[in-house]
Amino acid sequence: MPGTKLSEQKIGDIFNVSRTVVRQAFNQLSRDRLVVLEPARGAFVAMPTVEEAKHVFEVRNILETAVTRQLCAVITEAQVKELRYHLQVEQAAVAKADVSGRTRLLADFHLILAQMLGNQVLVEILSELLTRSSLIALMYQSPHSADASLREHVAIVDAFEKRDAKEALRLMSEHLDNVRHNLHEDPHSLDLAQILKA
Amino acid sequence: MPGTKLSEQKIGDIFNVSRTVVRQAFNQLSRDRLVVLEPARGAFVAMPTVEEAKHVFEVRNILETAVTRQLCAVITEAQVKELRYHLQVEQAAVAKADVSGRTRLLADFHLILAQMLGNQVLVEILSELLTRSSLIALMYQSPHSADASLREHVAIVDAFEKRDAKEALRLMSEHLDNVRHNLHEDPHSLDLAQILKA
DNA sequence: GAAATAAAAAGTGTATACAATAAAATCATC
DNA sequence: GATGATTTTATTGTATACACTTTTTATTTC
Repeated sequence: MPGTKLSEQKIGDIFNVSRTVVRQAFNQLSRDRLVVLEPARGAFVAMPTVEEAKHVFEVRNILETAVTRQLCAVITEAQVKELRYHLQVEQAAVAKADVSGRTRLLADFHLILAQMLGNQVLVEILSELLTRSSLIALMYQSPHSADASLREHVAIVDAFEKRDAKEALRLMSEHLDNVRHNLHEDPHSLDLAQILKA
Repeated sequence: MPGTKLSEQKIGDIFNVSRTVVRQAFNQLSRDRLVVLEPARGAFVAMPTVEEAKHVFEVRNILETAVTRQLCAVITEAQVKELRYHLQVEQAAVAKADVSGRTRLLADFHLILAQMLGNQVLVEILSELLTRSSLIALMYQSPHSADASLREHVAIVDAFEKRDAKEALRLMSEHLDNVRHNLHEDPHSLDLAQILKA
């Protein structure tokens, strides 16, 4: 659960590694903002605030509208097919109520769009933001908005297929707004393993 | 110099710390893409390719045009003054031919703009891109473009003062294009200490 | 019984030790 | 003299040890 203290020794015992390795992992996770390190006090599961969540989604909006605009101009038939296929996989996960798989696939949709532009720096940054979004989503979001997200993804791909940049932009921006606005005030309880697995 | 092997022991001896601490530093620097870690081989100063440089500047263009657009709508008189003051400091560093100070201040200009929007996530991401840009600049860029950069910064602030979003956007995009296009094919020799100090 | 203080326990931060791997040097072979 | 195999050296990866800090528990005092 967010705020939980992560003891180096305990985590190390679980995975049968020394504190050295656990500390390295904490270091990396803290850079991804999933873990917060407090000097001489230890590592804690991050607790993104509503403010921070808002900022993450604002930056995503900036990056992803740009992705949408650029991709709409160059997307190929094959790429549209690839997106259609991904939507099917998403659909299956949503239907099966597979929570962590669903979360991952919904995020992957956005990552795939970025990957299609071939800018690795962009992909890495967006990837980090999506991971943070997943933590935020599991912490704050109503579990019932997955259907809506999927429908919105479908609509976005429709716009891509029609090469309708204006419409795609509108839909993407709306989609991100919807996700952001569905955040609850009260954080849900969850464990970090769920997110890392996803 | 880029590509240089960084020995844990040697670096540790210089700063009188153990390999443990040096390894932590390498870990963090590798996340910032300033150092590349090769498993069982060691740490090397990063050598950003021209391709990577292009991608970094593309993402900066996306983020910074958004910053420019948003800031133009909300910038206050006091903030314009703050920018004017910063330009003076830039001017002084350029005049003094203070290379590392100049590089830092030219980057700070872009960071200050982002900070004025109050989105910490955006600031952190841009900050990382600016650090990478500094490494890229020192590696590839002609040292003579600093004057031009400064003049372009001044023009951008002028546009901000007039609340001319369209002009500010055009100038910012042009500015980033100029910086990117002034990259040389042949990387200059340099040492990492210079960048970290800056 | 509550608050403050002191002692004990637990946990983090860094250095060091040892094992495993890669690089360098030596030697043999053609 | 160059090439390939083998030994030696150096370096990384991980575990452990110890110092220091924080937290907890126990004790004292009001």
